[in-house]
Amino acid sequence: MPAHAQTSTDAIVAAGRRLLEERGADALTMRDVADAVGVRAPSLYKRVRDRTDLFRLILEDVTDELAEAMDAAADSGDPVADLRAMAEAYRAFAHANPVAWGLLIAPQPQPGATERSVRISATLLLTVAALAGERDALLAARTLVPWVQGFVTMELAGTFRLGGDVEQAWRFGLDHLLIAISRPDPARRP
Amino acid sequence: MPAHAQTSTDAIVAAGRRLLEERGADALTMRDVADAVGVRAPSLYKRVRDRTDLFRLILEDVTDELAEAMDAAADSGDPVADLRAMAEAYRAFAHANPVAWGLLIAPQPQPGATERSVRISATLLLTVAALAGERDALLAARTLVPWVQGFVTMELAGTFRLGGDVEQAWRFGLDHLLIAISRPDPARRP
DNA sequence: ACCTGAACACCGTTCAAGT
DNA sequence: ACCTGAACACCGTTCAAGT
Repeated sequence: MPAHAQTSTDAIVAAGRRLLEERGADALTMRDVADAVGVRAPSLYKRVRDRTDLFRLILEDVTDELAEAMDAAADSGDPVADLRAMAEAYRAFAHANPVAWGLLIAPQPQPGATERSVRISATLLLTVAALAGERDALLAARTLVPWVQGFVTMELAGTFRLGGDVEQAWRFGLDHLLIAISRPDPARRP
Repeated sequence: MPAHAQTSTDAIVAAGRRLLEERGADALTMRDVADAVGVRAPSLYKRVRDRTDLFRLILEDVTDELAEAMDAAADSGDPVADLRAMAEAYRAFAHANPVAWGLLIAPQPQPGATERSVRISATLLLTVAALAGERDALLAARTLVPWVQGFVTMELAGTFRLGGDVEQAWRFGLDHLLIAISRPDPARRP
């Protein structure tokens, strides 16, 4: 007589993500995840291959949600406003999910880009192209995006230790970068 | 009769750092470190409080070396050349010590800034001030530094997946950022 | 079909006993 | 003083046995 399913992959991923954010990556044990979904640890292996696979599934979920948030933010049609909105959405997501986001940008794992994350990369590149020109789009994206990622990493890590207004620094940096990657307006040339 | 010391804190830290870089953070076990220095695992606890403490000591060592490399690089007296040299030294160090550097910029640990790292922060801020002006120095530093960190993070993590020349992107970004944070030259004003 | 207790190999860490 | 084997609690994971 078949035993009925007590849990699901979705429930395991959701519980894992919650535990990850609450207690950190090291504290995410298979036994705790199993407890959270109401089974014993060995049962998890019917749904996920191993702990690494669970991390992969969690990071896919996080990646997808981040991409969706950025996609929803960029809706004005104006390149500068859209890039600002995407940067703000990225930063807000990182603040709301610091542990998961930290894993997302860590060197080791490649959570296998989701469709949504591939799409948002394409959208971002197109938006940058509208500002910097087709030819310099990739170079300009690699000027803007690392700054956003680095800034958020540093503020979440508490690396900004010399005082000052972090919000002001965010605006200052974003303003200067958007100007720096803008193609000079042909109408203003002599 | 007292047993003679078979190892030292320095040897333990050096072995730990080597293992860390060779096999990654998760593979850095107390038993392997003990093996590498020729004692049994329990003996390590005479020199380091616990594994977390060992990581702290390793990261202090790494921090100090990075600060020294950046300090040695900035010797021209010209702000732009010095900032370029510091950025290059930082990037080269990260490429040479990717795992340790990854831990250095990770959210969790604060390896307790060494004297050298505090000094290099001050030097950096002064150099930026010479370029951006006293008033905007902190804002300008928080525009330049996160980009450098973010760029290196992304290239080491393999996040630049859309092709293109990464070296060109590094030069493009650095050039544009240095211009962006430069105070307009008063001599060029009408 | 899925769930479970028992077990295994591994890890960080402690400690009494050695020299 | 420092080193060690033995031991403990914990972890990821496997598997035979249950329903």
